[in-house]
Amino acid sequence: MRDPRTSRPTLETVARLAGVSRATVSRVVNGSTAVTPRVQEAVDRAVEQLGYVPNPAARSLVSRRTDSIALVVPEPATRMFSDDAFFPGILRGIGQELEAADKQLVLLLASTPASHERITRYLRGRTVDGVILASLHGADPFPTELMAMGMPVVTSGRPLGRGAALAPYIDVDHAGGVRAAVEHLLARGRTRVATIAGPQDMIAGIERLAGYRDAIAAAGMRSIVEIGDFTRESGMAAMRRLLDDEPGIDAVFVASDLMADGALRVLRQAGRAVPGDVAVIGFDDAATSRYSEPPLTTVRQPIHEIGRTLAQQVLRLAAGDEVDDALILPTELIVRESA
Amino acid sequence: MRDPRTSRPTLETVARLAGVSRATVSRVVNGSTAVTPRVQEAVDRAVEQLGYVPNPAARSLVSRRTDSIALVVPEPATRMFSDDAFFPGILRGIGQELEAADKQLVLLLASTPASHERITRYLRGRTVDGVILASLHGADPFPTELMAMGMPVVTSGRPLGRGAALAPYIDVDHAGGVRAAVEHLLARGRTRVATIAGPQDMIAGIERLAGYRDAIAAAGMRSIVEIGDFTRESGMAAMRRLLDDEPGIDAVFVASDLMADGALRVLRQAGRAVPGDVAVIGFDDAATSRYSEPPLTTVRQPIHEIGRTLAQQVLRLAAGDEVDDALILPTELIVRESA
DNA sequence: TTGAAAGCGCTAACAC
DNA sequence: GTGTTAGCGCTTTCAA
Repeated sequence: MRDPRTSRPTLETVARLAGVSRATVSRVVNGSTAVTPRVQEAVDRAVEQLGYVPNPAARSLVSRRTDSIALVVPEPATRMFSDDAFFPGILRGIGQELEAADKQLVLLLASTPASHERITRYLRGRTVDGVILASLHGADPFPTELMAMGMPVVTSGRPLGRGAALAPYIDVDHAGGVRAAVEHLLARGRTRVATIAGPQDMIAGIERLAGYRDAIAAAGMRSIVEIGDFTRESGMAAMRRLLDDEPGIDAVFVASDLMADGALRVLRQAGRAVPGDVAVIGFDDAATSRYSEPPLTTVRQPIHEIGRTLAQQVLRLAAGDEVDDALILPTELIVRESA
Repeated sequence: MRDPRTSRPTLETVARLAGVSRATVSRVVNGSTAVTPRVQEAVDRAVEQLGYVPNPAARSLVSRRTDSIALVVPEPATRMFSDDAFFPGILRGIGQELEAADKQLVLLLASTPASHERITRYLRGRTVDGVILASLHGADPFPTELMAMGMPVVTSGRPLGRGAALAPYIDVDHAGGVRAAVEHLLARGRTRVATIAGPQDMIAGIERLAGYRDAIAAAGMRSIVEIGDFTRESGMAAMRRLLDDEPGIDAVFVASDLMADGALRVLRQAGRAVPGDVAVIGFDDAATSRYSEPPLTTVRQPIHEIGRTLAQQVLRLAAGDEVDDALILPTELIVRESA
């Protein structure tokens, strides 16, 4: 008496019902071409009738594939979790591609140093075919560690390791977007353009600041820089410092919309009209940017594309193919009322 | 010549090095007590030396455990993805508990009807020990299907199925929170209290509206209801209708902060002072609520707790224990300037 | 307390 | 084109 809850049909069961061997059933189930249509049909019928679903553990044990990909997210991921749309967007992009490839997504949240170790351990078990690393901070050892153990890895954003073997990465053209923003400001006649930059241990923070410096230098102007950490609060604090130290500024490029929203509030409190007195441009095209006061001119990055591309690349790597060391997706200036 | 990338040490390898049998190594690795300290040490040393990590597929094949839990999220999950903090918050709560239990999280995004089927199929493969269902819409057949196949299931929010076997669920005290909000309004002398409700095919939408109706009825007042879908835009549209149809209102309870933010904008545009002319209370305590104009009085739900509790319950279920049919977590009124 | 041995359900040579 | 067979690495009786 088999309890359907605990004892599911196996290849053997299907084989008997279809009157063929296990191997043949396996071939049909795995879509091998070398099977007579008649037999194929018989097997399909038996599979259908029994509600057969392959046991992934057994399959994985012998095939050494797991058909799943891990996404590792450092939990205090300011960027991931502060921008309201970033994380869900990336996730949906990844999900879409993995679904198309019939792979599963294993989410690994790394909160503490202890979880870092736990994750490494888990990945050593080879329970996934590849790893996507998101939102790295500083010179995170993760990519190098994983590559050392032969694990296919792709990172979101250029890894900051120096010297170590770098994992292939996907990123957006931060600097290009910022240049477009600053040039827009300059073209409209702004002459004292400051920036509120992001944290300098994250590639997004670094590159956006670099883009600003480039554009300012190219215009023969002076850089005016305050650093925030991508949160609204830090944007407010930075804007206050800017107003104190450089009251003459007439424009500011802010490295994230959340910080820009904070900056907007401070400017309002300080009685500076935006964009009349001070023009403001943000980065991210976060939902909040459309509803700030005034609506924020910002730089949009193709979030969904980033997710899709990340997934495509790991899958390629996991399949043993070569991939580009770097893939840079374009950004786009979205002009609204604030500049 | 073994390539360390492809051929990892097995129980056998460890056993030979430690001079014991595979069974003994297995016992040590799985923390069995019935092993001599001397032997235990020898095995631990061998494990350490070889960097042995058990092969989960092999383990799962025989033990029939997978040590992983699935989180199923319907992708057009308005609530999950519109409130900036909800999804990440739940995720962190779940992640924390699973980490403590050394389980993995498999994320299943259900975008289309096709993915619904794919997910069912996947879960039939018993690749996870339990399932958490998030943000169901309408009478979603998922919980019943999963329970029918003997899968441990817990849902976030009371399932809306009628008659069918209901999965145990975790939810917050929506109605209680709303009652507190409406009573706060009434206590401050408001006499025409309207509501902008959420979608009526989601439990959060339904219960929050029910709480409003209760409180209004208890006060012997008339319900004034507009329906939104939890997005800012729908909140704006609903507020406009309210202003048109019931210009005399002096307060409105809005079923989500995002909608409330929209309502605030419309009120501002209409020249109605908040809270002077119209008091506004939201729900969710979303990040945006602290920064709206004016800051929003709202109902806070313990998001992180929800996540943790969801995880705790599936784990319990997966371990074969009984769990409560329903767990309702408290909500709390957060008073800010808008009411 | 420890070891030997029997599988878990599947894939992949290899033979026919 | 199809079947036979040998494991994949592990847990778990059952004996000793």
